[in-house]
Amino acid sequence: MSKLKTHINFDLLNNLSDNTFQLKKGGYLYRKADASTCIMLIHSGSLKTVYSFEGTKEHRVDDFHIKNDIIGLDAMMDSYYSTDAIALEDSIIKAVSYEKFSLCASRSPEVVEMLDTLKARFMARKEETRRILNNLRAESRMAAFFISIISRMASIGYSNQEIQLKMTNKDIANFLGVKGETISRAKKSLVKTGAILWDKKNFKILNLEILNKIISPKTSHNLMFGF
Amino acid sequence: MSKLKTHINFDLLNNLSDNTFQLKKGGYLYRKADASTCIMLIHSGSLKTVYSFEGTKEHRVDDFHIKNDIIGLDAMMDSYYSTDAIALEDSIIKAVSYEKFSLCASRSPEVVEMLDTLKARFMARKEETRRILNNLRAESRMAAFFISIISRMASIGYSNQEIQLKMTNKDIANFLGVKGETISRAKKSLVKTGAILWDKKNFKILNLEILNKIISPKTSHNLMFGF
DNA sequence: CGCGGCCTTGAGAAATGTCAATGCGAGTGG
DNA sequence: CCACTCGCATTGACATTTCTCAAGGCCGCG
Repeated sequence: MSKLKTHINFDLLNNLSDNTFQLKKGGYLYRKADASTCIMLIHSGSLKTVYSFEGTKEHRVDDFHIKNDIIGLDAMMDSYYSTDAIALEDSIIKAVSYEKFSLCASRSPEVVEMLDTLKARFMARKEETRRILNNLRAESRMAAFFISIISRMASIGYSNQEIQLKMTNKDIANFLGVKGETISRAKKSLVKTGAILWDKKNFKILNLEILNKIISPKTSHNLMFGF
Repeated sequence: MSKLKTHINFDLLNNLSDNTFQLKKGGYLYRKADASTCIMLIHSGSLKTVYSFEGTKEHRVDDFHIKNDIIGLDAMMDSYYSTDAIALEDSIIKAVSYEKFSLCASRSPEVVEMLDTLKARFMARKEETRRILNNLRAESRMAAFFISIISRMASIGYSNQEIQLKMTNKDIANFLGVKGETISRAKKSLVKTGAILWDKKNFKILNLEILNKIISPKTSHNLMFGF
């Protein structure tokens, strides 16, 4: 229950890694109800996790995952995945089996500590997405979503550059709990205010102030984490 | 990373407990940014956790907590609470300091395992609330919320009985991300279908089928956990 | 080159928010 | 114990937002 370490030793994780997956765009890293046997690190590329309901084609985008994200921790609770994980582009995934992990854990406190840090980060991320969803208006959700994604991109070296959104418009809509047409319109509106640049897949934040105002008009509260 | 134990040894927790708080309705168990020094178990009563934004009176109900819930684990990430915890009725809370916890942990694997189970349950709960929020329509959110709360009440012995909702209408509205008036109207509509009984604070589910249909009209998917 | 899926745009329907008036009830002080 | 008060709950009318359905354009892929 120690203070959150924001830094994770990726070199250590990579050294532990005993397996590498190469995924094509649209490929599945794992499927719902698969048994979870390892922790996975996104070495390059990006994925979405999706949970689906029985008996229909209805599904929900649970989250998007980018380089340096750990993926598959949703199995922490019961050792089976609760989502499908699908590559948004060609991606490379490194895996550390739980076996290896516990083997090393017994002689390296650093490994134990890292696992705790990973769990904590996983939870913090869940918390963040929950707060994004809690915004009432579609534009607010979108603004919160963009701040979140840009801030995560920044943490892997894309410091407020123009980035490429690999997911479809529809994926974003689904994630935010609105319809595709609403995203289209909110996008148009946000671009017009000058808050963002968003043409096709290309995206950039131009004016953070405006975005924050849209999220919470009456305050100056700032959702940016380590931008 | 073992299979989720659904059972928690409450006797053990109670024995470890080295402190008891008596809270009056409306009283604070802890406040945002307080340092977290213990794990707390709700012995009786119920609470809400609320997070607030800087500089305004805006706030969001993060979750409701009932008897046998562990509270305060949101400090897991950085050892400070991220919410205010406020009693919805007179409540009794048992606390186990982290000190005591780690003292016992070193000679009892059961204690370590329990802590993991608690964390896992905490996350599962976060996940559940996220999915409740992900329903688009207000009635669907409300239905999902009720199924969730009744199922949690069932797990502490109130098997589909009429229960008392201790939180205000407004709290529910805030939690679900809609306005109070919308709750009033959705309530009226749900009562009229015969799905629920809800008069003043008194609540009961009359027809689970209808509720599930409202959540997901086209499927028979069932959100009930251990009802 | 043509197909299919995604994106955009428009118009009208449905859901939710806003504002205002009123009712109700728990808690307070006399 | 009663009257008062304040905050919560309900209801109606209207504004705003989002959904739905439909049409057309764009783009990547076979």
